[in-house]
Amino acid sequence: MNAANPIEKSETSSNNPALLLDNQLCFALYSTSLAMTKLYKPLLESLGLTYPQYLVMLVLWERDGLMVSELGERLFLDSGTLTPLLKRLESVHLISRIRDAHDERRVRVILTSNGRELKLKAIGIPDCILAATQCSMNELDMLTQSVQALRRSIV
Amino acid sequence: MNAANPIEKSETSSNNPALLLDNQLCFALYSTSLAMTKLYKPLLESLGLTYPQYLVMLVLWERDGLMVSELGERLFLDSGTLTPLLKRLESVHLISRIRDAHDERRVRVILTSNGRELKLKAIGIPDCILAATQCSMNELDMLTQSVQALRRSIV
DNA sequence: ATCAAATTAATTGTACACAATTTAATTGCG
DNA sequence: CGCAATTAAATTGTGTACAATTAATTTGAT
Repeated sequence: MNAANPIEKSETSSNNPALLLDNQLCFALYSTSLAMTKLYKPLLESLGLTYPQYLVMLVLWERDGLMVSELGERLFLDSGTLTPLLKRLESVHLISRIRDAHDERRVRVILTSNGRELKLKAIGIPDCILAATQCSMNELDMLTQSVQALRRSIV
Repeated sequence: MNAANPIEKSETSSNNPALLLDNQLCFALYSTSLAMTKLYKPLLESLGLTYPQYLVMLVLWERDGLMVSELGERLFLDSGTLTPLLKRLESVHLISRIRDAHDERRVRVILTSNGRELKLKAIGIPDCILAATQCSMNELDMLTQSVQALRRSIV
């Protein structure tokens, strides 16, 4: 290749480093997120929850009685994802969906007593996940902060 | 609450910090991965690709002619995900799927000339994404390394 | 008071993810 | 050689994601 003409070898035939899979932050996030979800799977199976359902329960355990839209803002999900998911949680009696009397457009999501009690079974999960990662709590907390900062810079 | 009896306030009624949504690394990864994918969406639409399809193309642009199983190892995806995705890429003439003559169980995935040429249109994407994040390339590279290290520790 | 604009969920249609199963082909052991 | 075990991809069924649309309700400007 001629150093005087760096364009001679086109970007197509070269392996542009920016297009290499292992240099892609998005793929790192994507594949690691899926891998983490698989770590949760056996733990959540004993609660009868999928991972997105678990996220909804986490939000409701923090603050019960949110509207679907508030749940969506918290989880960055829309009604197209949440409506069927919430119907499944309702069908297994973990939540109730109640149309608001003052504004019939809105639906309030309430934990049933089953739903509240399920939190007891979830308490051990974070420690199991921490152990499975073989990382220190501090390492994981730092990474959580960095990833959240990235999210804030793009949403 | 009685300091002599720290069990009095149960973990259920308290907000166990480990169960708070914003302390969950997995949720940070999950929500940030989805947010990043939405960043790519308008860019990829002009190439006629979804994000997972783009990942397959990145792998093939690095090394053409991989088997479905090799693509799956690279992307951490199985044939249940890849087979229909590859059929869609084949239907728009970006790849060919060719059953291996020496081992009829295997299917080799080959870029068409269209598929090879599409790389030209993808070259600008990484810079667009970098600009959208408002982060330095170095910051993002460090984060990529950390997230990959986490993935390696759990898969 | 009225009605257009806005808001909230639900619905529709497409495309993943992935566990579990099936089908087809290949390997390797006795 | 013969056939059980293994391997590779495809298939099936469930559950997300999400854009786009729809339906129902509420708001707000006149």
